[in-house]
Amino acid sequence: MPDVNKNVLKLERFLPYRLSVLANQVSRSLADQYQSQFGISRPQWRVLAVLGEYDGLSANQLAERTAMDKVAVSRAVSGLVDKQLVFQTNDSRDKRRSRLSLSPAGVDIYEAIIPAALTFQSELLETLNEHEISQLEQILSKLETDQSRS
Amino acid sequence: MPDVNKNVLKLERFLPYRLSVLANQVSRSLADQYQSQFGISRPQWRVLAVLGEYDGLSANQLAERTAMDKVAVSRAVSGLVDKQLVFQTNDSRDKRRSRLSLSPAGVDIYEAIIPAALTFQSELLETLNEHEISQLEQILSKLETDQSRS
DNA sequence: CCACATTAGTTTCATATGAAACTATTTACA
DNA sequence: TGTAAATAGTTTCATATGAAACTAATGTGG
Repeated sequence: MPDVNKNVLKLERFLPYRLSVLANQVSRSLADQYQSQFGISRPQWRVLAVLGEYDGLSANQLAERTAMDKVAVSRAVSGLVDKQLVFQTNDSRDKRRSRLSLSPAGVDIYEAIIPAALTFQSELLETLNEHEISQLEQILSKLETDQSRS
Repeated sequence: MPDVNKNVLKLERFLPYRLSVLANQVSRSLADQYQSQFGISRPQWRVLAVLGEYDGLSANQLAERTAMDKVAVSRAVSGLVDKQLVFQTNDSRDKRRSRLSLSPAGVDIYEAIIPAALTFQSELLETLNEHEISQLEQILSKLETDQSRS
């Protein structure tokens, strides 16, 4: 019988705990890298990563695509605007909204950041074989949709 | 070729991001449950879960077993002592150290909390079959040892 | 049209977190 | 021994985070 079905709980076998510890370690180690190499925070990194793919999004659209709340997006964007990595233009149809784009310097950082992130991911997955990687992706997909139900 | 090997990065396919989002959703949903049902925080929950298994640990030993730093442990313990769920006795050999134990009320909460946690875990894993669950455990183990190397 | 609800985004405030400094005690070793 | 280094745990301080209140603009039903 797998551990998860026993009626005792050893913390180190409890999946929500393991997931949380692992995700925090990974996130922190990656965040240290953004910070030291590019001087940006994790929320800022997420915003850059999405703006590089989808230029001209609004803050709200960013919030959806980064899984952050609007406060976090607002702060991340204002930091990036201060650093001149992102600029905002008015949305002609809706004056509450602004459209966000990478500046040339923002594009430069984006183009440096993506390979670094992909390398990080490869190193993280180094100990897994192809089959395990696709299993992991499939399992995460199942758990994700599961979560979004609640 | 799996997504993780492409040289573009869509945030929603980036494993550190997916891991972080999933772990945060799971953690938050579980923490809401501790909070509303038992009035305790996540760090406090971890301390209770470990003390229920290993009575009489010191704060330092708790820190190791809960993957929390000593500040977090110190605060969690002092909250639990305030609530009279945990009491401390002096370590006869080392006056800096104290030995922590569950009070009778602490044992009651522990005994209510563990089944709730196991039920939560089962619900989380509901969409996975036995094979996927053991794959997940194996993959997590590999990633964990990998992380502890760095 | 015009009140009223809704939405976009920011600011405020209260809490959570972690690094570094600190106190007390113990250990190592000259 | 006695003094410096190490360890257990707490406190302080600076930053991160999120909920709720807020401002401004837009949409909607009468």
